[in-house]
Amino acid sequence: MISYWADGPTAVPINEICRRSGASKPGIYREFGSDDGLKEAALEAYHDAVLTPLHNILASDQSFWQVVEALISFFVQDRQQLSLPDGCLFFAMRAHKDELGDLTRAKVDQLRQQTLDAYESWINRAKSKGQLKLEIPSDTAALYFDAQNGCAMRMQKEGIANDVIEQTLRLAFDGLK
Amino acid sequence: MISYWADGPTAVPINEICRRSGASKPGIYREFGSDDGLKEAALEAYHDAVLTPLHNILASDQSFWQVVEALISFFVQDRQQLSLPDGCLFFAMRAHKDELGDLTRAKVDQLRQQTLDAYESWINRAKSKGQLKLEIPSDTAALYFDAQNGCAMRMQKEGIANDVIEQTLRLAFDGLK
DNA sequence: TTTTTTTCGTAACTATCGGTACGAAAAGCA
DNA sequence: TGCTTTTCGTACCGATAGTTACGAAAAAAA
Repeated sequence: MISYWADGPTAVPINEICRRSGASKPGIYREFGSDDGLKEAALEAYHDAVLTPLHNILASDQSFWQVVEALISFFVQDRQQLSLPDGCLFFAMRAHKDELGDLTRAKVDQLRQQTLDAYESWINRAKSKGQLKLEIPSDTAALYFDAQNGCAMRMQKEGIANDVIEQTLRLAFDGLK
Repeated sequence: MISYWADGPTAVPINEICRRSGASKPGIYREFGSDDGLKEAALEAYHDAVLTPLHNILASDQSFWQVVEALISFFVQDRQQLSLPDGCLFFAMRAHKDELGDLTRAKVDQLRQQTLDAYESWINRAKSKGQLKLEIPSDTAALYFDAQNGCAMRMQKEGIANDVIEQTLRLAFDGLK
C-alpha cells in the first residue's frame, strides 16, 4: 500500500514489491493471486486506513461547518510527521484507472460511489437541519467536495505546502456560506 | 497526441502508436529519437492546440468576470462535438509524472510554471484594476484556478456531464465575488 | 523415527516493452 | 543508364513485465 501510494499504483513492479517487503514472488502470488489482486488488497487497506476515517468525519453529528473544518484539517495533515506519503492512493488509482486490472478497477468504482454517497447524505442532513442553503443538487455538491479533495491531494503530491493548500480549500468552501 | 490524450500517456506503447499512425517504428525513432521524445512532442502539440488558447483567454483584455465566464466555457466544451478526447493530456501527464522520461517531465514542469504565471499575471491585472478583491496572494489564487481546471478535467474524464461540471465550477468561482 | 502433508523459494517461462542493425528500395546525380 | 546517396521498414535485440513449475525444506502425523 505504501509503495503504490508513494510511487504510483502502476509504477512499482511485483519484483520491487518483493524486494521491499522481503517476501518471495510465489509468496505474493499465493496470498493475492495476481498483480491485480495485490493492488485490490492495497486499495482495501487504504480504504481502512484513510477512507474510513474520512467517512467517519462525514457521518459524525457535528455541525456542517465543523465537519468542513474537520475535512480541511484531514486533507492537509502533515504526512511527513505521520510517516505517510503525500497525495492519495485512491485518487492516484482513479487517474490510472485504464491501466488497472478488473478487480482493482471494480474496487475503485465501488469506493468512489461509496465516497460520493457519504458526501451526499452528509449534505442532505445539513440541508434538512437548515445548516446549508444550496441551489444545486446534493449529488452535484458531493462531486464538488470530492473534487476539492482531489485538488488538494494533487497539489500535495506536486509539492505545494499544506498551508497554501489550506488557503485554496477555504476559498473553495467559503463560497458555500 | 490524440492517443496519449484519450488513453493515457503511459498506456499506449510505441508499437500501438505505429499501428494507429501507419508509421514504422524506426520512422518514429528517426523523427522523435525516443519514447520520451515522442511524448514531449505530443505535449508540445497539446500546448499549441489547447494550452495556448487558454493562455490567450487569460491574456485578453476582457474584464475579470468575463474571463471567468470564458474559462468556464472553455473547460466544459463539448469534446465529442469537436472529435477530441475528454479530459486533459497535460493534467494526465502531471498525474503520471513519475513514469515519464526526462524530456517530457521537464516540458511538463515548464508548461505548469508557464500556466501558473499566466493565471497569476491575469489575477494581478484584475486586482490592480479593482475588479477583484482577494485576501490571498495571487500565486495561491493561480494555484486555485489551475486546481479547478484540473478538477473539471478529471470529472470530465470520469464521465460526469459537462453541465454538472459547470455547476461545480460556478460554485468554485462564486466564492471570489 | 519415518512418513505424509504443507509451506516456501529458486529458477524458469512467455509476452511485451523500448530500441536498433542492416539490407532493400527510392531518389538524386552523372 | 549506372553510380551514389538518402530513405525506409523487416526482423531482431536485451531488459523486464507478470506468472508459475517444481523441488527443497519444514511441520504434522504416524
